Formats: sequence, structure tokens, C-alpha cells
Amino acid sequence: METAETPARVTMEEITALAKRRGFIFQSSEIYGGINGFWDYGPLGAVLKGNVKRAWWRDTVELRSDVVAFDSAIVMHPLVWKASGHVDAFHDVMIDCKVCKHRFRYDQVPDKSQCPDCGSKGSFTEPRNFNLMMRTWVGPMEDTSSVAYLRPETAQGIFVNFKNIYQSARKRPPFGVAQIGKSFRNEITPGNFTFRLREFEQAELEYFVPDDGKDMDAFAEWVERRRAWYASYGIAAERLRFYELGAAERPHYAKAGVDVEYLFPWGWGELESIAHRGTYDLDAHMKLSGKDLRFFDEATKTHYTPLLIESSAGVDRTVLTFLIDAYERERSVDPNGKETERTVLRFHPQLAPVQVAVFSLARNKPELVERAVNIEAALRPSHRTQYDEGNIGQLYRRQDEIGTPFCVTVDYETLADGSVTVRARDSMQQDRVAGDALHSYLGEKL
RNA sequence: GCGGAAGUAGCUCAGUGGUAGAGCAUCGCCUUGCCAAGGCGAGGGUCGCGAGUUCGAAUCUCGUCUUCCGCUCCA
Repeated sequence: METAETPARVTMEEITALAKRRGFIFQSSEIYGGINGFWDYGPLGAVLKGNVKRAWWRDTVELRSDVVAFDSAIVMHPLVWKASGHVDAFHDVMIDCKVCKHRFRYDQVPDKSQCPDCGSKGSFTEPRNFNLMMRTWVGPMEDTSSVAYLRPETAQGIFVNFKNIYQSARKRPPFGVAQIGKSFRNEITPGNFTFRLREFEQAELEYFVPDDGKDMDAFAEWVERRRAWYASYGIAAERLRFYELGAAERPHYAKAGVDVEYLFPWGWGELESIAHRGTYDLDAHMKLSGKDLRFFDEATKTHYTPLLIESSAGVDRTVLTFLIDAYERERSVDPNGKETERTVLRFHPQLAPVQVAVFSLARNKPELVERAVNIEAALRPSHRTQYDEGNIGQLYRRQDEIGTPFCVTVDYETLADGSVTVRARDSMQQDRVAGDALHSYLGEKL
């Protein structure tokens, strides 16, 4: 089993090189030198990311009768962030000691003339405002009254709309609200490719349950559901762990917490956090807004604040995980006894950016090209397809690198009887399939 | 943000003051015809960006941006 101690089976250099070469992920604004903490998804990456989000949405929303969809604005009333605690938690006035390089919160240093760590006198920098929330102005006037923030998390949009949602959707606990969207944080140190970003996408589920003693069951169910989700899309079990947070590791209001972590080439990294947050979030907004967000329980004729089970996953981190986990450099011996090597992305067929590639065995034989182009067009409505032509070995290698599960090749036999060769990515085995059976053959495998 | 290292073609790199190079990759043609890397040809770089020194800067100096490795936070 691979552990944090054993050498990585893949390096980040290999991943970033493949991501750029094949059009998965590019550095943002590269022609101007790039900008730290921002990345762009290329033609294949955009499709992969869309597939990952669709897979999450399918399992979290569409397959559940008790979860509704939501999509809140990125810019919200500034008081939202006051209530959530982000204004205080993300705003720090800091000073640095120029001698020992240590950093302190301004309000925690009693004597600003002397560094508490190294004792140097007059070594502090000017107080500097550290604001981890991205700021902007609403309206064309840039004055303090118009300051607003780009959301540092998507969840608050659900909390402040809680009453609107449950009234209009006619839901009562237990029920959930799901949302996928961008969030922004001025991270001090972005890095590790798309792992720590300043602009990132979250997939969040807020599941509200009654305070009837079964809240921990709901928590356990979501942990299991999320475990099953990662497994069903092929993440290797030995590189994924569900880390149970101890009481000291989670916020004071949280009753339970599990971090979903993946074994990246640099070590374990958090993909998702599943937490039992109690009534903390709704309480905070009720307190500051003065609005009642509670439920009325018909049975007991009392008002109550539902408890919250939250699953908050990083979409970009999940995409990166699928990319890394699917990556393999495979050595093999071909039928002639020659040693060969290939790079293959073993994506789940539902996640693969291209599902079926259709080839013409030769590029200068119009009858083959036309036949292959037509087959590709016929498959396009039901699968993600791509047409290519040329040296067959090169074509296979190229599709392996982008994780295409199946390749269909039109050859001279096709002209005679309409049959085609279907080659599988993982086994490299070939099947001869009759032309009229191709649709059902692929539909079954995908 | 701080400390260290590094930025030359899509990638890997050579080139240490005198008008930019190789291999691979890409594109075209030919060849082959079921697991890449045969042949011919083409495109592609104001050497991260900006300033300074110099008759002249990829090369020396400063600034800046980005990346990688440490400190710190999170999805």
C-alpha cells in the first residue's frame, strides 16, 4: 500500500506537464507572466470539471427527493460576513519583526517597541492590514459605504436564504440544500498547482435535521454516501481516507467532523470537510438580522432551530484528485517482444472528457475518412466523441494520455462488411464489432 | 508576506558581452497499415516583464512578476 512515506508513484511535474500539453489546465494570464493562485481549464479540463460537477450534482441532488438546488450571488450584503464571523476571522492587523521574521497580530503585542520573541527593539514593520476576503465596490462610487466582499464560501448564501428556500420548496427537516459555485480567498500562500487557489469552486450540501436525537445518524449517512461516491468513480481506496476530527480539532460548536483526504504526491491533502455544525450558522444570522429562521413543529407546537450537517467539497481539488489518481505510466511488452511505455489516464467513463475516439486508418484514403467521419457524427449525440486520423499507434497513445475509454477504427475491412475495430483503453484488447452493433456495444460498456 | 533556488520554442535543455540553437512535440506531404517516435518540408522565441550600465545585454546590476522548496491557513 502506498503511504505518505513511500515514494510517490507520480510527480506533480508529470501532472502539470500533461495538464498543459493536452489542454487540461493552464496558468491564468500566462502571456502576462501569470497570476498567483489562479488557473484556467483548457478544452479537456473544462469538460472534465463539468463532468465532476455533474457527477456530484447527480448523486447529491437529482437522486434525492429531500435535497433542493440553489445558486446564490457571489456578492452579498457585507453584514452576512459579519454574522458568519469571516470579517473578524479574516481581518487581521499584523506586524512583522524585521530581525527574527516572526509575525504577530498587532493587538496581541503589548509592547510595540520590542519584539516578544527575539527582544529586538524598534524592529517592527508598520502595522499592515491582512484581509483574506477579496474586496470590491458595489456601484461606481469607490467609498467606504460601498465596500463589499466576494464570498469566501458558498454556504452563507444558503443560510441567509434559508426561510425563502424551505417556504417556497415546501420542505421541512430533514432536507438539504445544495450549491456549486465560485469562492474567493486571498490565501497567503497559494500553491501545489490547483490545490490551494485564490479563486476556487465549491460543491456544498447543507442538510438540516430536526433535533430529535437522530442527527448523528444523518451525519453518518452522509459520510457513507460521500465515501461511496468517491469509490464509485474509481478513486483508489488506499489513497483516500476519512479522518475523524477529535474534539480539539474542530470548532467549539461542532459536534462531529470528518475530513476527506487524498494522498497527493506531497502528502495528505483535504478534499472535503463533513461537519455537524449544530445550530451555529442559523443562530448567528438570527442574532444579527433579528429575523426568525426557526421551524414550527406541529407535533409539539414549539419553534426550533434545525441542526446542520454540512458537506463542503473543493471542486478543483476533486478534479485534481481524479487527474492524479487516474494517471499511470505503464510498461509493457508488445506482441513483437519490444518493450514499450505509455501514459494512460484511467478515468471513469462518465468522467472522461472524450468517451469514444473514431479513427480512419489512413488519412489519404477518402473512402476511409468519409466512413469514419460519418461514424463519429452518428455517435456524437449519445457520447463525447472525437475524430482523428493517421498512424494508428500514435492515435492510440494520444487517446490513452487524455483517458479516452474506447477507440473505434475504420479500416479496409469496414469498406467490405461495415465492421469496425473497437479498442479498450485499459486492457488494450480489440473487438471486431459489426457496424449496426456499435451503438449497443458502446452503450453497454459506457 | 518572509527565507532559499530558478525563469531561453509547447516540453527538456545548450548557449556567461558581439545579430538566438538542438532533441522531442506541433502542422503539411510521402511511406507504413492495428499499438507512437521512417523520409522530406514548414511554422514557432523582442531569451518572464521593466529599467540601468555598455558602442553593443539571453549573458552584468536593480526592480517586478511567476514557479519550486521551507513557515502559516483552508475546500
